[in-house]
Amino acid sequence: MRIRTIAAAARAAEVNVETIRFYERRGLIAHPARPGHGPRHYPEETIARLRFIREAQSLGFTLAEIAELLDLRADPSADCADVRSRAVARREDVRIKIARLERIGAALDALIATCPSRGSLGACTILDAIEHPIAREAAPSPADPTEQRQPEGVSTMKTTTFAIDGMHCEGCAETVRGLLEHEAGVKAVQVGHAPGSARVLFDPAIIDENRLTATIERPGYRVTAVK
Amino acid sequence: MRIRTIAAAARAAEVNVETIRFYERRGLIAHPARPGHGPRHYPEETIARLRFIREAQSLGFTLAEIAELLDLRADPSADCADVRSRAVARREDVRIKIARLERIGAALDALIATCPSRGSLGACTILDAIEHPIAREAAPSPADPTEQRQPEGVSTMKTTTFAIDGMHCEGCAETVRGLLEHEAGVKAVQVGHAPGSARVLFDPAIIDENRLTATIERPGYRVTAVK
DNA sequence: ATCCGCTCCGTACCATAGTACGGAGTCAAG
DNA sequence: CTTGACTCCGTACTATGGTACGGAGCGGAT
Repeated sequence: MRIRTIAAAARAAEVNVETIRFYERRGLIAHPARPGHGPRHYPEETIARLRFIREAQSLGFTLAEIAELLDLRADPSADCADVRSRAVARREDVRIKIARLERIGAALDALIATCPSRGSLGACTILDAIEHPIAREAAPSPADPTEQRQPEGVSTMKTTTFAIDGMHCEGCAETVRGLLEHEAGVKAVQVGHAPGSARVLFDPAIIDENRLTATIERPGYRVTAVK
Repeated sequence: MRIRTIAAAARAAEVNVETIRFYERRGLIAHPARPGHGPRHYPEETIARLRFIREAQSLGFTLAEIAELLDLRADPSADCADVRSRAVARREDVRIKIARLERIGAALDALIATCPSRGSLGACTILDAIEHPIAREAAPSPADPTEQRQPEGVSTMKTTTFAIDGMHCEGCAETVRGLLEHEAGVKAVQVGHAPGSARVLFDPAIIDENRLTATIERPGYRVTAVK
């Protein structure tokens, strides 16, 4: 149990010296008393605390949450359920973040899939789609979703949402997305499992809902609603 | 095409007045010339630009990336591939973020699963696990992953990874996780689909790999490797 | 005796995406 | 002719998690 100066403590806990000072200011770790005019030394307990902070951070806890956990740890009247509820809240937060990213990823996939990958920007489907958003899942439209706003220039296109049964995982959704994207006349596809649904932007002059339904049902899924 | 003051423009684009000023400072939108001493007015094009920014933001693009997209849009020599590559990069970024969050979620699940949910903190498995991390997936261990570092106090525990076939969706993974968690002697479980795998921390004095394999295969999955 | 490396401390700065505030001006209605 | 609503502009502040800088002091080696 050798005496550690701040630099040695930082090496031991694999953090930056400035980070230790920062945590001291934030009250996450104690600021050890200074022996006379010499350098402060950091006990093993502080190193453990630093490691705890690092570990909790890797689980996505914020410093504020970590401060709470550290307080709980030192509180003899604290209950294990207090800790658990924080972990559960964190888990829920992670779930929400993943869901949001998955929606973003699906939207990007749809954009990328429709891109011709070459040529001038006049016909860039990606910029086009950002300029004229088709469906805003975030902002609930006051109008009936059946009657999508049809921006000029894409007025011949049609958007339809299919409710799909039996499509429970991301892999299934990918399969359906791939099938739909390869149909002629399909311009953009968004597929989500949980609940199973596919939103398709297509040219009704080339393909129709019946053909799309057949495409979705080919691998064994069932379209339960078309809207 | 009525003339819009900043407040009207903000309402039209569904952003804050201060946000418009902020974007002007960042150079994302033009700062319209001021007619004499009267208020500036914002053309329809700026409203469209604001909507474009909002839309791109909802896809996760940062303001810096959006500035690039806006520049590309105005550049007659720009190619569609330039736009596409940015969308693809964004997609990749989203994929990485999801993967990281999924790792965090799995780790939290494992912690929550082992928690007795009541009692004093002396035996809090969650705090315990944060204090004594079992396996650092972030920091690649130099040792063979078979031989996990065994922190003191958990030395009787064993960690085994099962490769599982047929488990392709999150729902399946949940099923397996639930089954494993309810086996006596199992302390922590991490399950992932794509590729199907389960990492189980268990007490070899209570349960063994054969029992665990049987548990996983009960609903119809196949364990293809045990390590 | 002086330089190096380390420490201590306060303060400022980074990115990100805004939000808030305060003072001054303008315009229309009451 | 005052009040209220709006505008303009600069500056400061929010949260998050640090990083960097500069001056001062201290101990050991050269």
